[in-house]
Amino acid sequence: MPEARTVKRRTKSEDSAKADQASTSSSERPRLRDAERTSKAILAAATKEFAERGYGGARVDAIAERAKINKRMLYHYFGGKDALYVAVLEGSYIAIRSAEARLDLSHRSPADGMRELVVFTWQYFLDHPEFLGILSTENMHKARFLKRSARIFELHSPLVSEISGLLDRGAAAGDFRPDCDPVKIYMSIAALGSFFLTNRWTLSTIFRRNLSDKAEIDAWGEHIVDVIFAYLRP
Amino acid sequence: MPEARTVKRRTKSEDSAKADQASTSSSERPRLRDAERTSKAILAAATKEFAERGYGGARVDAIAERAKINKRMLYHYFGGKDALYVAVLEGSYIAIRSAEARLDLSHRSPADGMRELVVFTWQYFLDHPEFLGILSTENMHKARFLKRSARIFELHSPLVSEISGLLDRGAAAGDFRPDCDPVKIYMSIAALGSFFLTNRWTLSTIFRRNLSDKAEIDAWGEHIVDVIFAYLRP
Amino acid sequence: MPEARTVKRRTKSEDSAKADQASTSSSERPRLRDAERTSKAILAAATKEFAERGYGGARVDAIAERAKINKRMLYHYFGGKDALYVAVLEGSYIAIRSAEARLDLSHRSPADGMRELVVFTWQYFLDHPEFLGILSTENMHKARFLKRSARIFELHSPLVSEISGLLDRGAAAGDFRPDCDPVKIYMSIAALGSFFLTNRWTLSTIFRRNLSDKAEIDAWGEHIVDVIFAYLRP
Amino acid sequence: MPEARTVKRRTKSEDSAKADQASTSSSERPRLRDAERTSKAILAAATKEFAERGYGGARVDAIAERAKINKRMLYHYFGGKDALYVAVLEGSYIAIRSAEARLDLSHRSPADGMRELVVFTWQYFLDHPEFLGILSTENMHKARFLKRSARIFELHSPLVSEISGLLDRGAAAGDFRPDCDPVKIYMSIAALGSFFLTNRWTLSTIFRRNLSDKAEIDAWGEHIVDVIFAYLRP
DNA sequence: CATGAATGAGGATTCATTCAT
DNA sequence: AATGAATGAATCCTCATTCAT
Repeated sequence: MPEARTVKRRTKSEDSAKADQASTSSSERPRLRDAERTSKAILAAATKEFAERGYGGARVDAIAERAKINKRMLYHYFGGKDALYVAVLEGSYIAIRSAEARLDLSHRSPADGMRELVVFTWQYFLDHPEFLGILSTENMHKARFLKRSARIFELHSPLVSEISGLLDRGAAAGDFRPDCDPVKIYMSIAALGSFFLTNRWTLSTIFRRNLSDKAEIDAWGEHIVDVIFAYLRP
Repeated sequence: MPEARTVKRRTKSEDSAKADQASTSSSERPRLRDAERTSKAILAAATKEFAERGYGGARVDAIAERAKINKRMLYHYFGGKDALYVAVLEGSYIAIRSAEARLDLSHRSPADGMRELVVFTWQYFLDHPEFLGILSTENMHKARFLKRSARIFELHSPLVSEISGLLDRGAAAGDFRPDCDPVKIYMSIAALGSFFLTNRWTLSTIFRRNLSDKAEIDAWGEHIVDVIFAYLRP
Repeated sequence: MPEARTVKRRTKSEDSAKADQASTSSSERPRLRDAERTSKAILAAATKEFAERGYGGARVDAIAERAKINKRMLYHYFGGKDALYVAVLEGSYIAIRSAEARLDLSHRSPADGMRELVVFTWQYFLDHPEFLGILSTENMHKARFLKRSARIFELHSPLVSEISGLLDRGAAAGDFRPDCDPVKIYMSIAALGSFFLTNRWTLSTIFRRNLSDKAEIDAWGEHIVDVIFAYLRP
Repeated sequence: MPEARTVKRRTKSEDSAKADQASTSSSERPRLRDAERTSKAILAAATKEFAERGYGGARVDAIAERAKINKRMLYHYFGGKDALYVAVLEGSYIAIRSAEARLDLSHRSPADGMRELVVFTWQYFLDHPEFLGILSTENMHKARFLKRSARIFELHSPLVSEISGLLDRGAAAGDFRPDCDPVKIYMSIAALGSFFLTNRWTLSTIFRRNLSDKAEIDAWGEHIVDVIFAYLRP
């Protein structure tokens, strides 16, 4: 009952990447007393664990073991399983939106920009299976944890604006049909990509067709482009 | 879907059971064919519980309570959590495929048949949220349990044939583009429907738009039809 | 299922084996499947543990061990440490008030009745050190748990009435001073008895005088009577 | 009461220390004699924490936070939780005995002196709830820690002598009954005061009467005087 | 003197499953 | 057929204390 908990979050400095580099290059020392490194290791391990097993299935012990840290540290840095999960969730969204932001779609032709967005999204999903796993878990909980995050909406408005710009320019140029809803477009792209990857296990079984094969994956990537462009066709 | 269960344990004459009960039920309990009733109640309860909480999150106690049966019965009829989950999984697939089979798409025009399939699928997903929940859970486990089920492929080949027929007739009539993969078409339909419903919780949060509103849901249903028909357009 | 747990706990087989031996060899049958017995054993064990160590210091494991039951049962019957503590608390009050109720003070002379009450209280405190321990703990928590108990006041009004009757009859007979507050009288009796017993450990140390000696204890019992009667003297 | 600590670590001239600090504190930290200040802060914080939560319930982290010091300092100055607790315990006794020593009862009439002692004790208990809390905790542990303290008896003999003197003078003057045991008298005073204050939480609940009200508290103070003087009456 | 990271040994609670009736 | 008691192995979390800087 005497909850004098002092959940402190790390102030991550800009040199983090640099520090990581340094640590990995320095011949695998145990590197004790490195708050940032520990904190990151926990977050990375937790992301994997939560993505693979879901919130309920994830084990705090397993996260600690994956991160090669003492379990106690996890509580020290994040306060508990819940808070760690929220950190993972936010981190996952920030990561994809940050990568997206680097696309700079506005200096391309609408068609090229759209293709880039679709391809990027598909590739990101492929490269970051944890992201889809986290989303799946979070939705099973009806976004219970995500709702706690205040800044999540701000994180996404640039994306909508960007797509909106593409659609407007495409419509003006006669490349795209007019009056498309940018959110619907994004959701369609995400739906086609996400569904294939997250559901390929049951789909492979029921259709007796190994959807994890490179050929199948590549074909589906093209299929998404086809579907989206067919829909956008004026 | 529980009614479609084929593997029944203990299929002794139901009448005799009824007779047995007749004496005891004279007081207050309206127990008719307890064995089957109990078994069905367990399956229905388990389907909800597994869908809502995932395999790991589901609680045997909770299932027993939902089913209003003694927990021991669950072990009696199904053997354990694993086996019960497999029964739920199979039952879920059998249910949707059975409903689909009742569509009789082959006697309609290709366009009408396709529209019917899309609308049916969307409506089925809407009406049976447990189905999507079960799939989500099963995929998180990489279809580990589904693979155990021998007859699951046979269950799905009629669906593929049916769509194949539609596509062929549509292509022949010049309504659809030629050489469409029926599995890809089905997966696209399912992707657009499933993604919206299972992911609407996070999507509503990040886009600050309540996707559980009837208007949004209806609009998305039409969107799926639009997308699929745009893609099929020759 | 996903539980490919690697973190294993040390399986201490020796203690359990020893415990098993003890229970079976001591001619008392293990007495399985006896809900009431188990429940009572837990309550008795918990009363001792909470009294000796306080709420925070009490160990659920220790209670289970004292009661010779599986720890899980404790949760089955009482729900948790909190609820078990509340049960102990209520049980303690019910026990003393029930014993008091058997005194039947109203058919004695006021002086005899009062003496009987004082002696009984002192003796009860002596015989039931757990009661004082529980009270001490509960007061350290500012009666946080007791406040939850609805029926605790009703339990005590008979006591107040009884003392009130004694005081009135004594005042009428000229034995006692008039206008005594029955609650103050009871509190004085309890104070003198309780303080000696609960604080005798520090008192023995600071005054270098073993207050746990029978002679000291007996003398204090008489002292309480003296003090109370001196106060009641008209 | 920490200010009453006689055993001071590092008692160097305070002025010089202040001067020393003046130069260093020029930046931001107002550190005056950090060693002593820190040590006192820890002791004060620990006293509160132990009194409120008991030994087992007290948290080293909480003490560090209350004292606004680094947890490590606590180990530096006191060695550990046990030793800190003992320091708190001794400090508490020293504080009350020191205050008592300032009463100078021997130059008053026996009745006045006794009244003064009773009133002082009651007021001290009221003003220093931590003292009672510490005693309560220590007694729950059967004075395990207090026994370690060598000088605790010497601390109390003056008190006994003082009361003894009062009783003798009172008996000689015919104000008090003869042959009173000074320890019993002191224990009676303490019992009535301590019991009311420490047990008022449960008492308020069972008698449905708010004993923390000023009126009730004042009344009880008078009641103690009444009881003690009634008992002393020859 | 001071700091905050790190840790191992518990501590309460929960869970799927089996046993006795 | 049905029930509820019983259980051991986890599972999340906490704590006093030590270590490296």
